[in-house]
This record gives sequence, C-alpha cells and structure tokens, in this order.
Amino acid sequence: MGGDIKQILAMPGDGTAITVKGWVRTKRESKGVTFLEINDGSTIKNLQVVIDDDKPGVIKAPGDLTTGSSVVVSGMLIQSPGQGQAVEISADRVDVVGTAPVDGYALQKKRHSFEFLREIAHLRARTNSFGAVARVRSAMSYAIHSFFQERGFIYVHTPIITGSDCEGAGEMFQVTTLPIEKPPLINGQVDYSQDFFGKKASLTVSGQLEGETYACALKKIYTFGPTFRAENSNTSRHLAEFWMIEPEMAFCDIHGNMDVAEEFLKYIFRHILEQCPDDMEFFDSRINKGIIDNLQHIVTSEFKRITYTEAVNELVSSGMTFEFPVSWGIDLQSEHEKFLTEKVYRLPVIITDYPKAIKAFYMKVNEDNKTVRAMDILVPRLGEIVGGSERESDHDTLKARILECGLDPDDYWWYLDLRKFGTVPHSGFGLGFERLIQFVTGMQNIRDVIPYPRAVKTLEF
RNA sequence: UCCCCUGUAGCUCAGUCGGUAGAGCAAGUGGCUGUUAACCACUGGGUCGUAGGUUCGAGUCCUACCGGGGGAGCCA
Repeated sequence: MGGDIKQILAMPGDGTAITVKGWVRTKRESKGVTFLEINDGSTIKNLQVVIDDDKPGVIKAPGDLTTGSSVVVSGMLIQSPGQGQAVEISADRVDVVGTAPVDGYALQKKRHSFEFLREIAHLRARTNSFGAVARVRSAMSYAIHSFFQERGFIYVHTPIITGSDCEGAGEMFQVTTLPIEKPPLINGQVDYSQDFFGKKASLTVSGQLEGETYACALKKIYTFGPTFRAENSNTSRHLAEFWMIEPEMAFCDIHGNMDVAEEFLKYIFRHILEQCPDDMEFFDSRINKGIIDNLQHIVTSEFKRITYTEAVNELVSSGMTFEFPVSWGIDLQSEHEKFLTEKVYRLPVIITDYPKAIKAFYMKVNEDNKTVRAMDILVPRLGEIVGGSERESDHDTLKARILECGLDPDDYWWYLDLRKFGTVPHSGFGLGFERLIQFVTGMQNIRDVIPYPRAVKTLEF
C-alpha cells in the first residue's frame, strides 16, 4: 500500500505494511538505529522512518542516503514510542531512487534566508516555507473559484494580449513580431500595420474593461488570471507578472460592491484557516507571530467603512506629523493608509468617495461633481489590497470624463457602446492575488509567494 | 527611478586604530540502544563581489560598476 504522507499520518499505527515515496529532509544516526524524515509535499509534516541495525540489508546504499535524495521506503506503520509523532515507519527496505551529492546540493538541513533561496528557486519548493506557500496558494485559488461559483458568478477569460494601449493602469509590455533592431518605418515612425496584429499590441494590465462587457450580459462575472505591469518598481509588494482577481456585477452599486468584497476576503481567510491548519500554524510560529489571531479577528469583525473626506479629517485631527502633509484632495500615501488601518481602527478599512482628480476615468461621478464612487480596502501591514468602484453608466458623462482625462474616446468606442445599449449601474473591484497571499501567510516579500517571480532585472528561472 | 544599508567559508555573520582571516550552522570522520533544531569530540573548508586608486602595507580608506536588502514613489 502506498499513498501520500498526509494520508499516512492520519492512519492508525497498527502494523499495516506501507510504501512511501519522497525526499529525505534530515537524517539522525545513533548507535544501532537511524532516523530519517521523509517529506513528499502533501503536508508540511514529515514521516519518520526508523531503520534498525538489527535488520541488516534494509538500506541498499547507505552513503547515498543524504539530505535531498529521493527514496522509496517500505515497512510497517507503527505507533511511535518517541515524542513528536503519532506514527512512524519501521523500515524493511529503503531504496535511494536519486542521489543528492552533498557537495553541490545547496539545500542542507539548516535554516536558509529567503534571499538565498530566491537564488535557487528551482529547489526552494522543497523547504517548509515554500511548500507551505505553494499549498496555501493552491487552496486560495480553489477558494476564490468556489466563492464566486457558489454565488452564480461566471468565470470569464479576458484576453492577455490587448490592443487597448490606454487603460491607464500602468506601464505596459509591448508584444510584437517586428524585428526590434530594425522595425519597418513609415514617416519615421514604426509601421505597426506590418506587425502581427496590424496595430500596436501589449500584455494586459487589467481585464476590467472586457470584464464589464460580460457583466453587462451575464450579470455577475469574475476574472482570475495573469496580469503584467512594466513599471520600474523594486519593492516587496510589486511584480511584473502577477495574478489578479476582478469581479464585476451588473445592477450593483458601490454598497453592494463593498458587501461582496468584504464577504469575499472573509471567505478566503476562513477557508484557509479551516483547510490549511498545519501550514498556517507554521506561518504563525515561524514567519509572522499572531497571524492566525489576526485573521480570525478579521473574519469575525465588521470592516470599518468611511469616506475619503472622513479619512482626511481623521488624519488631520490625529495630531500626527506625516512626511506627506494631509489635506483634502491629496492621494493618501502609504503612511496615511497604515496609520488608519493599523493605529486608528486596527481593522480592514474601506474608504469611499475619493476626489475624482486622483481616480480613474471610468468611476461614477457623485452628485457633488467633486468625488467619485471609488472604494479601496486597506489592511494592516500591506495597505491597499482591494481597489474598486461603481462604474460610470451614463454615456455622455463617461465620454466627458474620457476627454477630461486627456484620453481619446475613439479608443473606447466599444466601452462607450455599453452605455448606449441597455446601460445599467454596475460595480467591481480588483485585487492582487499575491498580495492576498502575503496577507494570509505573513510572508514579507511578494517574490516569495509566487513560484518564479518576474520583476525588474529578474528572470533567471 | 530616488534615498539608506549591505556584499568575508556551502549558509548566516563577526573582523577594533589599516599590519596577509574567525565563530555558529551545514558537511566529513569517530563516539553514543529511540533520535526529532539530536548530542559529544575531532577534521577539512577562503582570489574577503569586480575593476581601479591611496598606502611601505587594504577585508578595513576612496571611486566606479555589478549583485542583494529596506524604505519611498507608482500601484495590485
């Protein structure tokens, strides 16, 4: 009988014959007995293998049994007389499948820094931390789909290559088959009519505009896919390639939008606390003390909802001296966001009704003509995690806003069409998947919550 | 892109006032009847990021470049 270590650890140690396959994490040798810890990634926990010297011939090649080597172990699953594990394997046979020579295998049985592990990204999944991140990331992906699917949202695959060069969400990566060293020119400019698509193309920075078109047909949709930003930003919160979740709902105003976003975050947190207790325990004890309590607190609390104007008043009246002085009209800086969510409310905070000058053209303008129906969710430690809004559903107002923002309405003809034919109030939000993982796991650097991070000057693997 | 810090053994770091390098972990060998961050003893392991410069002499001081980290901006 074989199986995953996760299943084996849940079995009674009644002497059943089993076979386990995995990688050696550590080896402890005493006179007369050798202990191996085997991990196969199914759980953060290792399975202890006991090799008794009284049973000769159990190990075929003892010298090859090093940290990192892959093995197949057969034996009896018994109750462990030692502390620390309920069951263990009393081995009858240990075969080394693949050796891991000591000189050259960088991942020895000791703690390694995340910076070092980033340099051996092809091996780092074999560590406790990265195994746990991978399992939590997978469980969160599943929870994202189940949250929306349970509520009747349709999963829409918006395009990765886009011709909308003006979404305004950030710098874009260009996609071309033209020879970049010598592109065809017309009047001194690159002749994109000869390019693959016959026009300039880029990788998407957001699926929102396309998502809106499907929401205005299927009522409730969500996207969950890769997104690309070519910004030259080198921080622990930015990637050039990341995954984004973008729900969009027709017949939904800013309040319904906030309700869904808050419910969504709580659902994800609750799901991970329930489904990944071992991994979360690891994050709580080794990565970020108190993270479980934080998440539980959030799951059972109401998010604080305030307007931008109230937020500014709160900051001004706090008496705090900020590096960037606060006044109505400024964009809130990191220090302001962190102050509100970490010091004032100690909870996620939803801020709405921002000045229209600092927000995107597609957000619905309020009756005061000064603010828009934007909503950002701020969380402790990370700052903004969700950005969303009720969209402008009036054709003429939207067109005026496009012009006001210095954009060309012709580039948005199909987006404006939505407001011509059966327009409807609709809302949505976007959230960066990796930032959500950072928040759940407590991992400091976003490059450590995605298998192979893409960032400025980073493309080794 | 800007500001700050940093680069010394496989890893994490110490290295004083400028005088040719040290610890812990990892690894190897030996010891120990059941370990679990195993323990005890011993051993091996270095072009001090790269290139210049100052100096009798540079890991140490200066300059440039490269890599890493933190913060800011931009944002998700």
